[in-house]
Amino acid sequence: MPPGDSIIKVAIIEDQRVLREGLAFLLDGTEGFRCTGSFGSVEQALSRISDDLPQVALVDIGLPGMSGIEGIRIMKGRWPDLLLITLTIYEDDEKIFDALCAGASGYLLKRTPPARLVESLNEVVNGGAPMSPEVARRVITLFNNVAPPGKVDYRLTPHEIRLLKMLVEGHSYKTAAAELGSSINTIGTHMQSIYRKLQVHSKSEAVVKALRNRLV
Amino acid sequence: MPPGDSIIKVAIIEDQRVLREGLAFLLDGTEGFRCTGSFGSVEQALSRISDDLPQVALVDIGLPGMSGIEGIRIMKGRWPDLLLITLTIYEDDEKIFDALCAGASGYLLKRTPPARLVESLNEVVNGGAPMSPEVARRVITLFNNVAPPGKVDYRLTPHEIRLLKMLVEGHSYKTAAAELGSSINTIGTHMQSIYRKLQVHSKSEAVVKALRNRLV
DNA sequence: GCGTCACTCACCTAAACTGGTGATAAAGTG
DNA sequence: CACTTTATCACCAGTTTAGGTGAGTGACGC
Repeated sequence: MPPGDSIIKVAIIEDQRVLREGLAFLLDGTEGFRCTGSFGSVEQALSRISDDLPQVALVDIGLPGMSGIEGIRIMKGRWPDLLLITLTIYEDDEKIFDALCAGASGYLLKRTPPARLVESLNEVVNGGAPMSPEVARRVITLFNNVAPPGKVDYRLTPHEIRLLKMLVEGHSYKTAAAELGSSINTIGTHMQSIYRKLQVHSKSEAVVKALRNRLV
Repeated sequence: MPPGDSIIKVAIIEDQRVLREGLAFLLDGTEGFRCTGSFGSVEQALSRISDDLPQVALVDIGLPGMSGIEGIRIMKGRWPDLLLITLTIYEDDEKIFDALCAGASGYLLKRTPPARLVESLNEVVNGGAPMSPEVARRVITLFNNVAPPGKVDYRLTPHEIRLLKMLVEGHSYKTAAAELGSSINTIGTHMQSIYRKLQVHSKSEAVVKALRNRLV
């Protein structure tokens, strides 16, 4: 199954003994794979994984001591070629986002069947990025939210956009007026115009809409 | 193969006649699938796809006339439940990013083998997000790059986070107080606490910091 | 029993919001 | 051409909302 080169070496970082040993057993019993180490914590892994450095490490997130995400960040820094795959029960956006940002090359849920797990290990060493379907959908949804469909044109004047930017940067009416060289009352009028165009009714709402719609 | 419900209806938007007809032939010849239409351009698809609206559309990017990415944006806006999968030769970051932002639920390369293509269609209607391995890796790499997650812990209490969320949603002190069942004055004090922890001095600044640091 | 923390409230000041008015210049109309 | 319309920027006064300070209670840990 491994294309050309011999054997895929894999390490496991997982605190539940049963699962950890089960995974090691699975890998050692599968043609083309070998488990080079199984560790109950990131700390253990950091001190002993380099005894026989694998190509891939399966990393749980909810670990005692240092979290798997922190572990991924450290290991990716120390061994840049080591491929890290999270194997976890968490499927919320935040964990997924943090793990991928920390340097994970894949994100699998623990309910992944063994056959698919083995397939995923093959995939990752061949330049892929295995993700459980639910995770993949969430990753893509993150993108969908980044750019709301067909950005709307609120027809703000340049002056209004400049003022809006200043509000986002934390200015009050007073400081904005000083910087723009006009009176507080004038700022108020411009704000009214901005509120009307953005269909909001407060400075905070305007700021939220400006950030979410990339107006600034 | 389709779990529970009967048949997966698929449309094809692809300008090369051979590939378009080949795909239609493949789908109609596969148990559980039916091709509801095959179109040579986005313009054609827009005018006729709703004659028999499918669950999924396979969309090429490099089309004559309107690009597939623009088509995805329009179709996603017009039929939000329609699942759109790009089927293209392009595997550069920009195309991938734009397609996903436009509303694609999957991104496949044209060299995807037919069996995998059929599998992907199943995956997408079951809430997944099929991507060719190379594409998945690039998507994940995008995350790795936008990575400096300064991830500070501001130690906000759950109550404070809830209040902060309400501000982002546009609440005033008054409406927030009503919804949280406390007085305006109490809200004011909580805000002071939030300001101290976030090191800001106004509602708008707090909202900006909350959005930028993904606190909400 | 002492300190810390989360939550509560009242009071007063500062800032933001609303409605009304007007000047100017560019674009469209008889 | 003169006339209206529209868009932009400007100002004030009055009301509403937000911000700053001080103070109190109950829960938890040491």
